[in-house]
Amino acid sequence: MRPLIHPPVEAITVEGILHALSDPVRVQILAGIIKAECPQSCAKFQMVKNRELPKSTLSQHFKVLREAGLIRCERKGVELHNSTRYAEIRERFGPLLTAILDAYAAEQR
Amino acid sequence: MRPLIHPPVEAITVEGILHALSDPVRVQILAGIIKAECPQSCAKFQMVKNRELPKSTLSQHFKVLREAGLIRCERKGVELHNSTRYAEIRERFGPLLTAILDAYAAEQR
DNA sequence: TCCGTCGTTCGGTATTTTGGAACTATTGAA
DNA sequence: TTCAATAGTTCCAAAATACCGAACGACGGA
Repeated sequence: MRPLIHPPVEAITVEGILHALSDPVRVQILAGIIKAECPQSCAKFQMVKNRELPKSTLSQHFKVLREAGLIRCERKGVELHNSTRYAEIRERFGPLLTAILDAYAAEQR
Repeated sequence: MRPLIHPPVEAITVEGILHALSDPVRVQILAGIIKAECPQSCAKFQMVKNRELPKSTLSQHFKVLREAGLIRCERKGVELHNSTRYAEIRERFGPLLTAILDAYAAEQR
């Protein structure tokens, strides 16, 4: 199993972020990770929008989020611990991520 | 030729906006339309990033922007006049669009 | 009416996404 | 030390999406 790829902050792109967050499943995953106060396993998000996601699809979604620089993943025993890179992204891109998440949240209602 | 589709503001989605703007060509087109003080024809954007875009591709990009609710297109004689829906979107989604465009602009440097 | 221009649509190819099945890494228990 | 269970990844084929050349449609001007 090849090691997980995390881009350095300087390599994170707006294009990558927008692409990653143009999928509602990934938005929901990211929002869940941000809301939680401790790192979350992937399996926590198998059920999204009343639908069971196949494991391979879920794994792909995490890969996209990871390679866009939105989350950080560390092996902890048998599972992965996913945490947000919110702070780094805010430092580099200002209010971008906040605006996106707020807009999605506002849309829900 | 079927009529051009413009979603009503209420039908505009964050997902659609992010998808449309996750392509740098479309971002450049939108930025150009916003910057100009009068409506722009599609042909104005045939040259993007030192590259000649095929007409059919350009047309697709405009369609995506239009159906995401980001621009409005009106026939004016033989050409289309494209203008931004910035104001409507800000009304509905707050700083989202501004944050995206700013982030792209900041990334350029 | 004919021509030139601007843009759309069609259809084939290329790229991306999806998801089932097989696989890997790690833990805990026998 | 082996075995089974769990969490994720990888492989690969099928479905969906993007790309772009060529044909087409709509309009204005000569």
